[in-house]
Amino acid sequence: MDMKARVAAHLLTTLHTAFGDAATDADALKNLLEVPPDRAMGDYAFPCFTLAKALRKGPPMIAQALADAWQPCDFAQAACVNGYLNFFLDREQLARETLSAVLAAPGKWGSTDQGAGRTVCLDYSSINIAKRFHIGHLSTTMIGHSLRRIYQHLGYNTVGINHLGDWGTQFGKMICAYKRWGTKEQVEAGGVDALMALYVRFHDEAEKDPALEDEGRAWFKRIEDGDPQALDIFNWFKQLTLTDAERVYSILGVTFDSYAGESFYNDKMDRVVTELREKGLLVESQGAYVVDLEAYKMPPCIILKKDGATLYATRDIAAAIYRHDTYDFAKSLYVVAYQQDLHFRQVFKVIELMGYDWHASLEHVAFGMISYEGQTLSTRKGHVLYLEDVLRRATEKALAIIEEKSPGLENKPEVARQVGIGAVIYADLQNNRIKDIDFWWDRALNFDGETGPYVQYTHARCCSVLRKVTGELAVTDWAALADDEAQMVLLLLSRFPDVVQEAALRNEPSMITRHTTLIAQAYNKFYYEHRILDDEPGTVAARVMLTKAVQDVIKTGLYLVGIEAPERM
RNA sequence: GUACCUGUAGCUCAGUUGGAUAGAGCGUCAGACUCCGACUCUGAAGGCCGAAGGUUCGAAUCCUUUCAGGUACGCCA
Repeated sequence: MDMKARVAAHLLTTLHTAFGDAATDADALKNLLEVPPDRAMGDYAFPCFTLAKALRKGPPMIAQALADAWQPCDFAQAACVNGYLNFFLDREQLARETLSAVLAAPGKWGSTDQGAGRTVCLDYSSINIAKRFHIGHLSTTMIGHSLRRIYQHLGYNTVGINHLGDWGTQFGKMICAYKRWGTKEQVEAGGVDALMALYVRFHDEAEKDPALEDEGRAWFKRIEDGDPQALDIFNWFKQLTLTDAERVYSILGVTFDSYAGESFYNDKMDRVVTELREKGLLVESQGAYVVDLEAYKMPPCIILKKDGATLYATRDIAAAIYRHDTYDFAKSLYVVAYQQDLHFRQVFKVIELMGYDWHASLEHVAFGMISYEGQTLSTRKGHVLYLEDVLRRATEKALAIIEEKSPGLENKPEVARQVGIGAVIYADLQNNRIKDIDFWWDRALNFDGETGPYVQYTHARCCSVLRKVTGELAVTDWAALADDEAQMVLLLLSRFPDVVQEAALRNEPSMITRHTTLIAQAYNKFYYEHRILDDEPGTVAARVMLTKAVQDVIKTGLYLVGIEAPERM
C-alpha cells in the first residue's frame, strides 16, 4: 500500500473515532485527498468542506476534531488549517517506501495487471496509399503509439491497427496515368514521389481531355472486379507506399499488428446494410439510404449512395463490428483528428441503435490540427513538410550539439537520432492533444527548457553518476533524504503511478510527458543542492538509490510516450 | 444558420471530481562552473484566467448569455 493509501486508511479510522459512522470507504477517501498548492502546507490535504453539511459543523471545527482524534502513527502527521486537515508524510518513510518499490522492479513503476485478459484496439496513423508521410501524420501516429504502450503498461493486450486508406477512384486514375505515361523502372526508382507525380499529371491532362476521367473510373472498376492486372499494379503501389512509410516508422520505433485498411472491408459491408435494413434503421432519403439521427441532433448518417455504393461511414461500421468479432475488445480507440468528430459520433450512434451494447467502449481520441508556420498544410499548393525532413534536420541539429559538447562520444549518429527524434516527439506529446499545433522550425529545434533533450539529458546525467559508483554501497541512511529537494523528487516519483492511471483514463499521453519533466526538473535541482558521491557512506547510498530510481522512472516515462533514453549524449 | 472544440503572462501552454496565495518553459534582465555532465541551476519583471450574469461557504474550473478564433455539417475519405 502506498503512502497516500495509508493516509486515507488512517483518516477513515480517525473519522470513525471523531464522528462515529462515516459513510465512505478508504478508496473513496483517497480520491478526496488533494495536493496542497504549497508544499509547506503538507504533502496531502483533506478538505473538510464536504462534510460540513452532513455533520452540521463548520469546516474548521471538523478539521480540528479530526486533528485531535488523529492517532500518532509512523508514516504521517496531521495538522488543521482553515478547514483543511493537512498531512505531512514522514520523510524517512517516504524515502524508504518509494525507492524500495521503484527499485524492486526496474521499468515497471506504475505498471499493473488491471488489464489482464482484456484487449484494447487502437486505430492510429492510418496512412493513405500513394501519399508521403508528412508532418500532419505525426500526432495520430505518436498518440496512438504512446497509448498503446500505456495500456500495455497496465496489463492490457493491445492491437495496433493501421487502417490504410487504400480504396477509392483515385487509384484507378493512378493506374490509368501509369499505363499511359509511367514505366516500371521509373516508379521503382521514384517510389511514392513518382506515384504522386503521375497523379498530378493525370489531373493536368484530364482538364484538357475529360475522357481520361472515364478511363480512370474504368480502371478502378477493374480493381473492384478483381481483374488480375489491375490488382497487381494496385498492390504494387500499395507495397511501395508501405515501404516508404516503414522507413519513417522504423525511425520512430512505431509498429502495428494489423494493416487491414479500407479495401479489407469491401466484402464485409453487405452484412451491415442488410442488418440495418432488418432492424428498420435504414430509410430512403433523396434517393440515398440513411440512418436518421435527428432525434440525437445530428444530420443523417448516409449508408448507401444513390447509385447503391457504400460510403466511409458504412465502412467504419463494418470495421467496428469486425474488430469486435475478431478481438472482443474492452475498448476500441480511434486516434483521428477532431475534424472527424461528427463522423464518429454518427457511426457510434448507429452502432448503438443497432443494439450493440459495446458501443460505449468505442472512443474517438481526437487531436488538433497541425499547421506549418501559420499556414494550413496543402499538398496541392505545395505547402507541405515531410516528416522525414523534420526528423533529419532535428537529428542534424542534435549531432551538431553533440560534436560541440561531447566530441568524444561513441555512437554519435545513433545518439543524435535518439535526441533529435526525441525533441520532435516530445513537442508533439507535450500538450493536451486537442490543441492545434503550429509547427515552427526554431521551436521544434529548441533543445532547452521543457523539451525532450532536457529530460534525456537528466537521464544521461543520472547514468553518469551511477557509472561512478564503485564497490558496494553502505547500509542506506534513509534519513539523509529528508531535505526539501530530495523530498520533492520522492513525492513526484510516488505520484507517477497515479499519473499513468489518469493518462489512460483520459487517453492523454501528455500527462506522462509533463510529469516526467517535473521529475527531471526536481532532480536537477536536487543535484545542484547536494553532492551525491562525496558524503557519509549511508548518505551516499541513499542518494545513489534516489538517482537510480529517477533514472529508471524517467526512462519508463519516456518509453511510455515513445521516446528513447540514451545513457550518454 | 446549426453542432462541436479552443480562449489563462509578450509567446507556447499546465492547472485533477469546484478548494488555500493562478503555475511552468521560451523570450527579456540580473546571477552561478578550481566541484558527481552548464542540453544545467538561482533570482527579477510579467495576470481583470475573452466579457457579463448566476449557482456555492468557495469558481480559471459548473450553468446561462455573449464576443473572438477554429472545425464540421448527404451522396469524398
